Amino acid sequence: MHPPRLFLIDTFGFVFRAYHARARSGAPPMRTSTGLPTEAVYIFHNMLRKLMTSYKPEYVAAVFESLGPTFRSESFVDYKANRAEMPSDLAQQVPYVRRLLEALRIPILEFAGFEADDVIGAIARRASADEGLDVVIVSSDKDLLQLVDERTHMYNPMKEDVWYDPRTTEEFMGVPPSAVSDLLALKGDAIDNIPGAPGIGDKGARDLVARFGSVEAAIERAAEVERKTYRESLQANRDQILLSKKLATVDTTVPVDWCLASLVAQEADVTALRQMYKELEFFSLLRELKPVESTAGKDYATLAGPDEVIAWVAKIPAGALLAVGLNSGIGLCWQPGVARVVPAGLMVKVRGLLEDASHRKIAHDVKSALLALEQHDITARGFRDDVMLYAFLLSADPGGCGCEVLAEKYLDVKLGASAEMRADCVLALGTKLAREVDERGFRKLYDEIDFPLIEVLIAMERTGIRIAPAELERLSGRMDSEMQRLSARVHELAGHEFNLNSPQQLAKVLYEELNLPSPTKYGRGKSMSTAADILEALAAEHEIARLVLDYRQIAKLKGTYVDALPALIRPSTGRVHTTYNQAGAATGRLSSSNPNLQNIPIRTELGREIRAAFVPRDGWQMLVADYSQIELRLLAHMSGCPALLSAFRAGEDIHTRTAAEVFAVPPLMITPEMRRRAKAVNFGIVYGQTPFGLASQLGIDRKEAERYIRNYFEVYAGVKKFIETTVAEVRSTGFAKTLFGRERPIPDMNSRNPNARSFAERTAVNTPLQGTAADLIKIAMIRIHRLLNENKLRGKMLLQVHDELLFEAPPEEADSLRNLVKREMEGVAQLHVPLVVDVGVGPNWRDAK
DNA sequence: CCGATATCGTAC
DNA sequence: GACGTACGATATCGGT
Repeated sequence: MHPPRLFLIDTFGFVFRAYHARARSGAPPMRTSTGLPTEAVYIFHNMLRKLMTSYKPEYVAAVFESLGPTFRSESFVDYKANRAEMPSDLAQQVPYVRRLLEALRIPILEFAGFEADDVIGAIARRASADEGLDVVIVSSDKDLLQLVDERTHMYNPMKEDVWYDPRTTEEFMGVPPSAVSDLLALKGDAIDNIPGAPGIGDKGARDLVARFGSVEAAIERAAEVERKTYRESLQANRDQILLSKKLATVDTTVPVDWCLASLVAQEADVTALRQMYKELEFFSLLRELKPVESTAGKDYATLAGPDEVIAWVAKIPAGALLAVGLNSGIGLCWQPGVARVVPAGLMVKVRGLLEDASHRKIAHDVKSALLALEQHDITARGFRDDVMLYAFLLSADPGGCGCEVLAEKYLDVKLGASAEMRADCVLALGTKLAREVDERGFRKLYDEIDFPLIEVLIAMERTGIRIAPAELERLSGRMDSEMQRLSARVHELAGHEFNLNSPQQLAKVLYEELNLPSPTKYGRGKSMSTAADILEALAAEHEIARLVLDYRQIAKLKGTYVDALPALIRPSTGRVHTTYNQAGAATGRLSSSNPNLQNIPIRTELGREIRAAFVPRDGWQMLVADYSQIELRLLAHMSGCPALLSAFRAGEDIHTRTAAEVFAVPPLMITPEMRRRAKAVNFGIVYGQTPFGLASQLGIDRKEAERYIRNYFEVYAGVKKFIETTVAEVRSTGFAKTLFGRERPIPDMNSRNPNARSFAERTAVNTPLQGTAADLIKIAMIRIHRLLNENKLRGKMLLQVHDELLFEAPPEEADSLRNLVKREMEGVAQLHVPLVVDVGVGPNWRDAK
């Protein structure tokens, strides 16, 4: 979507900072065995790696300081005079910084007589004006904020993850980018030895510049300044201030000679990198590099110019299966062992190929590939095979579906980071895994659920969801003051201050200083636990426990949601866009991240305030549809247990019904407390709960919990039978299966470790229920998505939360959408019990009733 | 600085 | 040891 980006790295700024950050920390300096200092190179390396992998710039350059005299040192002899000579253990590392950049194939820009700031300024301006690029200045130097504009941002990868655009710059500096040099001219800069105006400091400078707009204006209208010291300083130091401004102003017109083509980001030179890592004894980095042998005999290369790309694309046969590996740039491969990289800057040259649906394509994680290509304005078509989804069907192991793991597992290849190698591996994996999927009988699942779901998820991720940041900011302020109050009181009770966020420090206060009873009975390892259930029990003992619980709740909600969500609003849409992972949960559920929108609070009143900040677009409505008790209904269906079947067929409240059965009283006699306990039993059954677990959950003794469970299994004997046969079957096959045939390996069913075995057995029972529910809602999503399109409805599916779907719709569609969604979700499969879906409509997620 | 691990807590 | 599936925040520790 965005134009190509050029990252300009303020090299020495970082090298100095890396060096000093370490020196200040007091830790012993990092050296090789021969005594060569290496920490600055190491930290700089990590910074570069983070930068390149997380932002994948199309163009990049590392700008170096000129060593000779510059106009600043000539116009002001003291300029930078305060800056000490480079310490020798830093100077020793400079050649390695250079070599590191060469090995990473990051172009170096250096022009005799010009400082890095000016070079950065000049190139930034010309790159955005002449080449239409977005520019990102990578620096920790506040001076450079003066270069920020709509198309030029600044980013400091070593500090907080903040991007400076004109708005955030003004927030941070107190003045807009255009006035940054005025600010510096007044307050001076000790490091560069810019004198500034004596007597005017940070605050004064900011106020004066904000008031008058520039130092020139401030000097001219100095008479208006009320404060005597400021007024006199402005009047007495006119020339010095103007010189300071000149020194502090980046000269964006310096005549530097550069060409964009030479700044195209490229793959690292792995051989050179390996050599460097060896010399500098970066052993952990060395281990990350792929072994030399693995590329032997392979024909891998990077296509250098537009002509090479065009020529290579022209040679791809019509019927070929094309593997696409995205990294920085795009790797393409249609013959085993032969692969090419198209640099990000040349991506347009393969657009035609990628958008042509008649070329069948394959990728690892097609959804990410499609979304990544969309960022380059490419609407890719023709993807039919997804290696990640194939692998997940074959072995539902979220940790084992990454491209690297698969290459190792199925091809016995150590996969490096390069895009061409990825593409080659994807092609090889695709052929192999597609055949296995057919052989193991997973083709239908792939064709009818997992693959078609991709486009549904893409649509949802692209649409995003609107949140009301103002509401959250208001909430944040309230929470702040409440946290202040609570922590002050806790510290008072403790008799001293400590970090309330540290369980370790809190445990010391509770169990050693205040001598509260420590929860030894919860197991040896957890004797010092400060978990909520422990504190809950301690609340009767001491006031502090309740205060900590309250503090924790607020801190959690504030840190995880209230403050985090507004920061994740994508500026281009004004909405929050999650990423769904189809291979993220072993049962076949989806998972959601960045942000996770599947764990938005609902339990507490304060939590629901957060949910209320999820709102539809103006004038529209939120529509929420959730399956009622889907896992227990599936338990009824799969077990065939008559008592459970009849409970659901009668449309009764299942927890009340269970309470009546377990406690042997008529439904009308059931108290809320009895229902609560029955509910815990029902949930416990689905999770394979033990008497101990149920007891600690309900705060009752183990005997009583045992009685509940015994009663339950007497009434629901079919459920007991189901659990037993399921465990037996999984023990013999090694796989748990959903109704639709999705499998999850459960390897520990015969483990000699009783813990591992019990865990496996609980998983064996839970997975068919949770996994079938996941299959059902996925099918419903696919059908609803199609119907929304076919009927040309404007309403959009926004989120899936395991048994719930969230939509936004214009008011006139609300009724029809409500009916459509309910019909499709309830009718997704014919079971031995009805599937029931509750639908609500309202002005926000919380209030959709 | 970085990454792994531990602990805690949110959802279904 | 003791209830299944996730993601993420913060603290802490050790490595580079």
